[in-house]
Amino acid sequence: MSETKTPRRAARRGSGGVTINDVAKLAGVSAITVSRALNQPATVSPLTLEKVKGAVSSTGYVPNLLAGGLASNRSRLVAALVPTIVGPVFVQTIEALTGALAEAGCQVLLGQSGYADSREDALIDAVIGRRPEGIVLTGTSHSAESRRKLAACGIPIVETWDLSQTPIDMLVGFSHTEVGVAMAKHLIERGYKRPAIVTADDHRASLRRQGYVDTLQAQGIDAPAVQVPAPATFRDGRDALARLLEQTPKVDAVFCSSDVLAHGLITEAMARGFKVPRDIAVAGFGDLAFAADLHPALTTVHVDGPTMGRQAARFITDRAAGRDPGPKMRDIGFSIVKRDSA
Amino acid sequence: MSETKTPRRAARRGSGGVTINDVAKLAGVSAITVSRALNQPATVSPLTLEKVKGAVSSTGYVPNLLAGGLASNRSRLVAALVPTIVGPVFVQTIEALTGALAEAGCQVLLGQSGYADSREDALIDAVIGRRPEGIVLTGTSHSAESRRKLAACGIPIVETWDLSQTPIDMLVGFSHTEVGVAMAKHLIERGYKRPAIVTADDHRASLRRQGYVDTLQAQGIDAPAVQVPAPATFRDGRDALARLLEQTPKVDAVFCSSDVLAHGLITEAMARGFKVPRDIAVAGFGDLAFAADLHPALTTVHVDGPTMGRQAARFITDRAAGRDPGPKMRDIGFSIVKRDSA
DNA sequence: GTGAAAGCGCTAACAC
DNA sequence: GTGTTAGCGCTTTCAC
Repeated sequence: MSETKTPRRAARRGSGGVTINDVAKLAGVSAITVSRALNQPATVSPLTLEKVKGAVSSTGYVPNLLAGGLASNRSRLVAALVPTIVGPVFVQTIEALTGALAEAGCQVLLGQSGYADSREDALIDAVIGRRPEGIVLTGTSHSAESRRKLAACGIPIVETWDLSQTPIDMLVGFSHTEVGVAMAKHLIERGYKRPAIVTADDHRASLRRQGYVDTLQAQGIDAPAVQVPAPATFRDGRDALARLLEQTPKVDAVFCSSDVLAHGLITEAMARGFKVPRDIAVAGFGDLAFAADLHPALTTVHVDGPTMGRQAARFITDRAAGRDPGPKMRDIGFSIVKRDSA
Repeated sequence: MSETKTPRRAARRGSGGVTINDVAKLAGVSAITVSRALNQPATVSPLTLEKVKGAVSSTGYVPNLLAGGLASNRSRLVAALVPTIVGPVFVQTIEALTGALAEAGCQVLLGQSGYADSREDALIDAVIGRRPEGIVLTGTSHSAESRRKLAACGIPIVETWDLSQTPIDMLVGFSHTEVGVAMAKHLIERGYKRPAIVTADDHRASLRRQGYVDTLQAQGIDAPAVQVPAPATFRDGRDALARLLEQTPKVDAVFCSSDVLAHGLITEAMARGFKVPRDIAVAGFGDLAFAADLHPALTTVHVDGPTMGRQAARFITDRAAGRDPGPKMRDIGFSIVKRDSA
């Protein structure tokens, strides 16, 4: 009523929250000084620093990282794409990655790609849109479209959990084929005559199966193989043994593509009155927390997930800092953990 | 050399990537038209739409969500804070949340707070800085500082997995105390005389223990209780039974604060030659995927994680759209799944 | 050590 | 249906 021609756009936009200008005004300094006090405290005088800190805490100011990221071209975000967070396999890698990046002031944006390529494609756009400072991928098998986009976007990429002749950018992993080979040799050494294999139908599990089957083939053994849909569950393990025994009753050892699967298999074996490993030996993959404590303790393949996470973080922080990261590819290997079940 | 006083700041900033202006130029339209073609395709003419699409795909343009979020005050990001991604307990909630929000065009930023309040505090600032459109918390127990910040930041907050007399904002969960009460009643009904309890030392597990112990107390039963550090592992379950039997050899039933714990307990019991449930009954909590397939099948408490995730998403999208979300609190209850182990 | 000006890439508001 | 203008909140650049 009493207002006279207030500019119509006075209250047009803005989040309504506290901004760096509010803090600056209260502290009696300029916005840029507040920015410096927060990001490079060493470059402002102690007195100024104190005034700014006071203003920050009394206003409850929390810097807008969207604005900061836009202006500085540093989003402080690293994206990690995993097939699924349900499985306990990748979580150690993610945890280590998250921890290492937190020290560098970065947060991890976790994306679930599912085991289907199509979903990964959609995710990748959403992820690139956030302008992360790095993208960590699980596996080296991606659609051509994904590879093209990732290579073109200029963001440091780290593939993990596998090796590749043609990495997109950087890589830390190990050879799944060699895992299969090593387990086949182990079981032969132990004297098993009719080893089989149960795998989830994902790419890396298939590589392990191939190494396993080929190695046995070379010894004249034709290993029966059963597949279950990824992600493989405990139930799948129980069912898989049932199917396996139907088609090949005399199996004396089974290499499973995950510890969970192996656990299901053991449970089914025991439910049928078998003794493990006397009647049937079982080996897993992953060396999850429970593997050592199963009864019998599970023979499995140990993979150092945290090291992959830390190396991925290193690759990215080195690149961001302009440091020479050294070799862009790292094979961290694996080890067979010989316990009671095989 | 031949340059004459080129403005020194010519190549000053910028990501060097494709921007909306590059696309606009190529398509022969203005930037805002490109923006509309991408965000509200219905508002531009079919011809324009096609030109823009062509320019987008030929340049490989991916919109910068940092810039878009800053300008529109819509980050298209929702933060979810869980104690840990290691445990399989919350993942279904997160998956459902992620799925429901993806439909609304939002991504989920997952934060691991750990079971310690201090870590949650630090995370909260980092999260608020991204200006998410909602924050989903696990549990209702937060430090005073966290509560203050969350309440003050103006972002819709959803607490999950518990009830509260004093929610910060919105809430979807169930009563852990009632879970303890219900399980105590169930075991009494089944005729168990010396029920015990093994819990992780986190807040919600303690509530369940309290309901359980109090209910038994009222029946004149003094239930032995063993605690293990959170997050409880399979190994903890095995050890817990050992400790329990040391202090109270005659226990005939154990309620565990998680299925994983229960599984460890059963394994230890079997390793000691006990029959479950004949010699000792075991009940879990969570109804994880493997619970039904254990041998014996695990009696446990079923909680609808996905529904909590979907409800949390609804709360947030309703609020964002300015819709009336109805009641701000929702108790989704739980159910005891009676199987073989108890 | 501090500040003024400019602009990151996008979209809200308004005009045509 | 499309364009112009003016910011969103921050940091870079340059000047003092």
